[in-house]
Amino acid sequence: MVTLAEVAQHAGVSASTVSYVLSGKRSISAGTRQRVERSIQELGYHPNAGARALASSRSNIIALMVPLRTDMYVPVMMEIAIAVATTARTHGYDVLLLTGEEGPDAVRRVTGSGLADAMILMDVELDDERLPLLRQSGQPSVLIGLPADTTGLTCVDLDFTATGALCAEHLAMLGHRDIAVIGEAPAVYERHTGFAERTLDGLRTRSRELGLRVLHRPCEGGYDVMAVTLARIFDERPGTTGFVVQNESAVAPLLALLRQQGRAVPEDVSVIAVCPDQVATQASVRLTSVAIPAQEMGRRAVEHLVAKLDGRGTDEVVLLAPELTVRASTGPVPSAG
Amino acid sequence: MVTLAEVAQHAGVSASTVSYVLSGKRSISAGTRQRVERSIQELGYHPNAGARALASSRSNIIALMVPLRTDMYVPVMMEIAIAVATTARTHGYDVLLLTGEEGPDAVRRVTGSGLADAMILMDVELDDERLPLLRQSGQPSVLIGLPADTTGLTCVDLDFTATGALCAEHLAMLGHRDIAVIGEAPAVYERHTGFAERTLDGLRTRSRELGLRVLHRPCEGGYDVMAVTLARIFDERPGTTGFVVQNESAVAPLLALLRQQGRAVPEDVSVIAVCPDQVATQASVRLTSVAIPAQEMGRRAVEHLVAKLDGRGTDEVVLLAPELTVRASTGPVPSAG
DNA sequence: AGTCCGTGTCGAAGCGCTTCGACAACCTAT
DNA sequence: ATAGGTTGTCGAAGCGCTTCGACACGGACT
Repeated sequence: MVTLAEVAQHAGVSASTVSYVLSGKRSISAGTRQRVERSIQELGYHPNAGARALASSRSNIIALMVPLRTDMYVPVMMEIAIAVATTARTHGYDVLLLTGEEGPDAVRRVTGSGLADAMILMDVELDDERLPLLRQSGQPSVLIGLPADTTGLTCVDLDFTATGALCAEHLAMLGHRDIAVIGEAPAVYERHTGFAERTLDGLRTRSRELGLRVLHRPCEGGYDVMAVTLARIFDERPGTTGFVVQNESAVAPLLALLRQQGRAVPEDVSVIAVCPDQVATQASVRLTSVAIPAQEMGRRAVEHLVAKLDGRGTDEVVLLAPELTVRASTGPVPSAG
Repeated sequence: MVTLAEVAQHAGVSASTVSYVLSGKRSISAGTRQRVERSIQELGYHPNAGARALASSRSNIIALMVPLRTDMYVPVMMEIAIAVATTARTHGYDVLLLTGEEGPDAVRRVTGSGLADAMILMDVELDDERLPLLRQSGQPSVLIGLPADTTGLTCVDLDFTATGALCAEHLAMLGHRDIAVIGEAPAVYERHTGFAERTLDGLRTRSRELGLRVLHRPCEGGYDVMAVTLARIFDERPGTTGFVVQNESAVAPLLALLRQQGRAVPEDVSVIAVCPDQVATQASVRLTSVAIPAQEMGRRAVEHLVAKLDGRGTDEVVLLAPELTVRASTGPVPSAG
């Protein structure tokens, strides 16, 4: 393993000079810089991460805490994680993958050990037990998601309240009056995951203003469960003509079942999905949807975090404006008779 | 930040004693151990990761290189990644998330900097450009996937050749003669990803022995593409009665299209999927499938790696035996006429 | 009583880097 | 010519930990 000292000797300079060439924290003459860089090349030098972390108290690592549960939202999570990793690299950071399993302890461990310089938390619940620790630790952090109390925190998320409202508006505009929301699995609501509840809030509030009747049904993914759910919905509200789906694994079953029941989309029934664009365009009907900008969220989270680490950033809640893309799954409500 | 020295002072022992209490590398009297542990508790001490890495030349970090592309296989990748992370934690390791973006350079960087003690590589191509580097670096590593040349490497993977064979056997046994394989996206084959080609090999070889005719069609996910692909298949081989699908995002479209065309599953046409169990059980027909044991793969990979790091492990290729679960999507070939 | 050994503890060195203060060399303005 | 300011480089200290050799002590053996 090549060390700084060896590079220095090879280049005929002192160790500190090599260090300054690497960090750029002091000016170095062009000649010296080139000699040092040549030596680094020739010897194949890579700075030792541990030594660097010890001396500088900076690990250049960002911890990313992903949910343990794979019961939901998998492609979105993956996309966010990858966006976080690639964006972090462009800023010189690596990403440490923590699962929710350790829970709040992970926050303590990472904070205490200096393993990471900062944290990104995903799958934040409204009253998340990791937050008090995070606040008191003073560790720079960004949440992807929005808890109930955001004081002292930086959050990046899609504006799900506005998303819900947008869906309501689109359906109302098309003349729908009775709509059903196919939500995430019940467990997601039970643990008060912010995005699910906020979508519903936004949708309900706006629906009230617009005179829509809303029926909300949490729903596990899968065909069989969907069949039961759908039957109950039409049982309870036979006049339902609009659907909002916020559950990737419910999209295909819903469309298949509607078709099977002879309800044409969008002629008889309209469907809006809240999902990544890829899901919306690959379904059997090209879905009108509000996109979940997973990559953007990951990217923004890292950029805020890096800004904080550089002493620039501020605490802030960034809500990305939802965009509804009209495709082939929504249309005017069928005229009665 | 609490340091070892402070703990030592608080407990009235020397720093090295505290270190030995922590590592267990020398025997410590019960009394001293307890006093030290109490001090650690009271002061909330966490060893500094950088200092530890520097002094011991061990970072207790495993690097996991995931594919950058999200064009394929997402839930499986995520499941593996999470299994890797949780298993690693039980052995005292953390996981560093690297994307394929940096390519071979990432291997150099991690190896050279001592950032990680070992690597796990996913999405390995038959002739992967990272492998020569990995071999010469001497870095302990495990591949999830199987390259063409495995000398000097440890690999964990599902036995996809046997998987292909198993599918052929099941369909042959049911009397099918003309079968079609719906594969991964063309790009997956173009970059010679091992698992896709090996499944096909196994399936073709066994089919030849059993007298099956095989038509292979790579296929992007999505409904529209699937429609075209399916039409071509029945055009070319109207007598096709068996399908093998190895592409999660093709499952739902395939089933929907078959139903739409009035081909009943399993009465008219049989379908086997190679996918995680969850996908198989959530489809509109409960699918006969060969499971991809994502969690098991992640777990095994970590365990082999830890064994190597402890000086136990050996280079070895671990192929997990495929298991075909018969569900409701395969049946005897319809009698002609 | 003296020797030997195992056990538990300590002190010190050093892992490879960053960073601070010092300083030599040079340039510019008086 | 001299004071003052830059610019580029160096030496040394120290980050918090692990680990090695040393050593004190008490028990078991001659």
